[in-house]
Amino acid sequence: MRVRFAPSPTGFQHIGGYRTALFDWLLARHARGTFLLRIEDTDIARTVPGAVEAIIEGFQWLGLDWDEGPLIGGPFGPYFQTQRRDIYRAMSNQLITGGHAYQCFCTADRLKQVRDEQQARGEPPRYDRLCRRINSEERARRVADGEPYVVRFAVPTEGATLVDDALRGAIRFENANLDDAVLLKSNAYPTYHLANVVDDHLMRITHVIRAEEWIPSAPLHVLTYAALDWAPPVFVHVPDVLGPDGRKLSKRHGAVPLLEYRDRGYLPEAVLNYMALLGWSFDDKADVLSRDQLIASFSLERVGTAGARYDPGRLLWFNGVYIRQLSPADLADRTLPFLERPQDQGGLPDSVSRPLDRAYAERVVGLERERMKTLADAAEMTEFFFTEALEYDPALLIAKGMDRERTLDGLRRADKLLRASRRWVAGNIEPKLRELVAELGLKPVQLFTSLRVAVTGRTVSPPLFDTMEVLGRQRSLNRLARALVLLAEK
RNA sequence: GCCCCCAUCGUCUAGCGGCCCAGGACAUCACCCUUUCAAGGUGGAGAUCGCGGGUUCGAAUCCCGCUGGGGGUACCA
Repeated sequence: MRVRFAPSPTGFQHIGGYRTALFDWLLARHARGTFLLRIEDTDIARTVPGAVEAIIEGFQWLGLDWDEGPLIGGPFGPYFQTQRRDIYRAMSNQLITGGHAYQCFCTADRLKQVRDEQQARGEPPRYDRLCRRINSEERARRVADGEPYVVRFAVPTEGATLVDDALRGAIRFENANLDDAVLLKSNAYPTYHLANVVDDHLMRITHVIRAEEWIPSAPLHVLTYAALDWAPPVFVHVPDVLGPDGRKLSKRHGAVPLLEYRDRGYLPEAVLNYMALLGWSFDDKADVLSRDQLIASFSLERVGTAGARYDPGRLLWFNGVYIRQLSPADLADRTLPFLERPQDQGGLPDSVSRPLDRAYAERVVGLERERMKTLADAAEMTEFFFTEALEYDPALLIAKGMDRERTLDGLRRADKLLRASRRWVAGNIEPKLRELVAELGLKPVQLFTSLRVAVTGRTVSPPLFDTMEVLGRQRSLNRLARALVLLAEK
């Protein structure tokens, strides 16, 4: 089995594009076949510099490796269509010779005019085949004269073409409804229709997996394979990924470049897992599936036919799941860059000196692991572990059902007790403070809230005693002392 | 307009004629756990399986029509 993903470098790829690529990859890996990448860069006007690099970076980030293609080459290269122009030209000539294609000299202006007239008459806009009727002498003369032309496919005018789709069965198209599509542009670059068919055949592709938007042009491709006397591959038109509005995900309807998920602190394994479930399912119970499980269980039979809406909330949930599965060391490795980036890019305050202490950061991040939804959350959540001064409203020190005097008393007693404590670990601090709570006749929350605010400057934090342990004796006691001052002044 | 695809809780989906007055997950609500927030646990609400006809002893599952949504209709892919 040989499968390919063939992106066009005309912009960034979003979740939808990579989801289709993922299906390609999973199918190939499941079957221990070959997965290759081919760059369809034939639209030179729309080609965006850097787009190829970005696409490749996305594959690398997701961990989708390819066996042939950019960077590594392969036995059926080149894998950039702009480097295969001689091949397309030869095939185009072969089609012309065989009577399956013809030169068309119509100008863009005339084409537009024809279309406008057809539309005015309520007819489907299609090429009127004027040049298909030109006799061979005139055609040869005009070509020899250097008149610009495109090459069009001469679609049969009668009968029907069947597209056999692996997911949907046979789809029937009346040939009378088909258009004489352009195969070779006047600049001698091929269109998708020619290049795709030629390359898929030459590269021995067995399964063409592409988005359902290609169904309407599939009969043309089937016809082209036949005209070249080639056996067509298995066609698999997978459902689209839809935006929140129910329309096909697109750049201008909120779609985001895949790599932006990386920059927003998403884990590639989470994105991968989420994408796999967009149009494919395993069974009625499992959703958290590792890369290996995905490969082992993927099959075309379980790919659906209906478009799947992109749900950011579900992706976020997956991300949390995968973050919680990380070891503290691994999580720290991945989170450090997010913490260390500049403050205006979402990192810790610039007053915190970089690089961070690796061991300390690992302990901090370990405490926040089950609260983090993205790696980017870490900076805001852990800030108080890294800064010196805490800014907070002293009123927060007074817990519900408490007053200033009792809070002051509780914190003073805690302070005294903590200063006397020898081993600064949660397991030692906690029982002492709990004894104090009982002695004062308070509820745990009444004292601990005050301590939490004193030590972290906020009402929400990881478990208090672990937090104090990581923060360390000195820093914790300093902050407690400062809280006592603030409260006394209040 | 014409051609094509699709249709189960808000969302992703299970279901391929009887096990389904429809199961799971996300989101949501409540409760439990609990030093806060999470995480976790339990439970609830949420889909007359888009609608109408058939076929069948029996249909979410098969067929037809309708409606709705989407895609295509470029010398873009």
